[in-house]
Amino acid sequence: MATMLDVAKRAGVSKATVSRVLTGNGYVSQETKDRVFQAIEESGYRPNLLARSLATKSTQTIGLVVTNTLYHGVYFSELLFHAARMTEDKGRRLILADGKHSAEEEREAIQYLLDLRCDAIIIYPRFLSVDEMDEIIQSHSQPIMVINRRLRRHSSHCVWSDQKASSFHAVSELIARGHRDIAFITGSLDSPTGIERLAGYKAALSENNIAVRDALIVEGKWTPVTGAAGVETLLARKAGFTALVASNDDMATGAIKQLHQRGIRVPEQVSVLGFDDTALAPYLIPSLSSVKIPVTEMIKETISRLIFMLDGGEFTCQQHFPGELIVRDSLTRGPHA
Amino acid sequence: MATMLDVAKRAGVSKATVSRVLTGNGYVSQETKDRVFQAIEESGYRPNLLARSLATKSTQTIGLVVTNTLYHGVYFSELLFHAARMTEDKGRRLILADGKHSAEEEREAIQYLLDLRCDAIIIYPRFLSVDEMDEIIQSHSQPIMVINRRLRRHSSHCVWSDQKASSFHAVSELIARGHRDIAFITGSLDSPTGIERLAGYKAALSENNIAVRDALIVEGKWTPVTGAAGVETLLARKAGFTALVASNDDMATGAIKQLHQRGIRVPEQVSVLGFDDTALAPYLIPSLSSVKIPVTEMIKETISRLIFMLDGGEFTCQQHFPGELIVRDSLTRGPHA
DNA sequence: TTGTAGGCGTTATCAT
DNA sequence: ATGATAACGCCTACAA
Repeated sequence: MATMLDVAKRAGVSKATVSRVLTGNGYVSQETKDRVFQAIEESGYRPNLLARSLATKSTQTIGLVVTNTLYHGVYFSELLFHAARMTEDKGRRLILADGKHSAEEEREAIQYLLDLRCDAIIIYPRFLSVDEMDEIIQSHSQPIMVINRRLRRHSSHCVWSDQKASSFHAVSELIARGHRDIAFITGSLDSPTGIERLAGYKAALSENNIAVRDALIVEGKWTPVTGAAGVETLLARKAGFTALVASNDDMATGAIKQLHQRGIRVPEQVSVLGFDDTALAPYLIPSLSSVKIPVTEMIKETISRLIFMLDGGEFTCQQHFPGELIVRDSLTRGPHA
Repeated sequence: MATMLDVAKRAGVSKATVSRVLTGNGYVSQETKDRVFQAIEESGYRPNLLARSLATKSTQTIGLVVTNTLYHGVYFSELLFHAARMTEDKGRRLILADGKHSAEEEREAIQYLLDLRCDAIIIYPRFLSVDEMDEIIQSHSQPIMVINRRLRRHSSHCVWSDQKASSFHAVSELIARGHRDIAFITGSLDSPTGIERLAGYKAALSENNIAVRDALIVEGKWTPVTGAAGVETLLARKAGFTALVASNDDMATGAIKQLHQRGIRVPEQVSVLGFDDTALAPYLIPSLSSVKIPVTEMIKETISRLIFMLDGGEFTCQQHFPGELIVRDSLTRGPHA
């Protein structure tokens, strides 16, 4: 590939001059400018970003590591688009590395982006503990932000949605509509999100003096199949319920299908509520009600903070975003209404 | 950050020696090796990949640019996971850049990865023309592969799934089951995939001496809403149909919902077929039949070829993968069976 | 087995 | 307005 030296020779100037016209630093006559541009054109020269970054000690790059488990959801497209767009609006580039399916792989991805000397890092984790991430932030000079987790120590370096509060709010709504026997199909309980949504459910029941019954809780794995299986388990336990909350829309979808299969009508006999508001789910019959997480706002806040820090700013306040309860046909009044 | 020189000083050796123990090239006594490792440990040294790549003229990196429009689909998770995994198995790293929502942005993303000196590039395009990509491959020394397009000139530098053939096959199956009046909701017709699926539909009708009726074709935009709207349009035209093909599962989902809304039963009155086999769609009632594109095989073949080329190999043969027709409850026999 | 020195392609600080 | 030249952090002959 043509280098800056090639261009310089062809234009009959020194490397320094070429560098000047490229970076815009320093004076250079219009005439030589033209010659340089022509030489660039002719030689097909392209700057070597590695060399440039090495010299300037800055890559103008933000690294993003996202757990592979997120790509299934609706959120990823939005997240990545806005992240890339905002980063570029600020004159930088977004680089993405896959967090794959384990803590070790998430760790490696972060380390790689760090070794690549990204100016800043965003982590959308699945397996890494908050303590480890606090540790990572502590031990690196680059600005690092975490999405979807609430950090203990670096509370201004994370943006999260309060899953427990959202779940609490949604279940409270069911109770307000007269439901007392509310079943819950959890997500994987090794996932903080899964744990929090369950906690919100329990809290809402307690708050309303309704006993938490283990027979009404069944563990799923986020997939439609496990949602359907969850319904089977609940029915086998013969613990009657008039409402069913699934920890995400995929499981809610599987659950609805299985209810139909068993001749149980939604929402006439059972109201159903999911999480995440996936595009497809509302097209089920009946349209699924859901709690939507505001990813767009979250990622925008994240990038803003990062850019601010890169410019030398300091954040002290923390920020989180509430989930939005979207009520559709799948919710009706319960027997105690 | 600690540099190699810091480590060298601390260990009481030269930079060269540190480099030797890090790269594994050249002999180093066990004793100094230990000292170096200890110095690395103590200083928290991390190699600067920019400097290393600049010196070795190789980044050990494969760049992937994916159109943002793909993230909605089921395919992305699979694609990225296998791409990252295979790349790492071969001792390299995958870097992803967003192609966003236009040809210009796809172009920029590619150029960026090239400027970053990725050893090879994979393009999963949406807006770039095949001619332009042929051009790009032509004018760069790095191996470049294109997924999901059939290139004209560099036919061995692409891996595609024959959308037209898959569509042809699927529609033929409907005809074989006795359907004659088959409606089609297209995807965006500025998308090659959308165009080809429509072409396959028309070809299958012609092949079976069934007239192509414009009244049975309506254009959608890939979303559930447009699928539902498509059904409305078809019903308004009063062109009766016993089968409906939608160019993807999202539209099929919307279509089924709308059919139900209008009191038309699926599959008793209308058989429905989609494309892409999304995880959620089969959980609709009735379970949606679909044509599944074998992305995993496609990306694996792509990476294989790239690695092979990086090792100096040359490919001459082209390769494509057939879509797989998955028949579920939404398909029944038609009136002419 | 280890050290010296030159080079990778830039930027940036001096002079001129 | 332009040209040397020294970094940037690493690798790699070539010497010793």
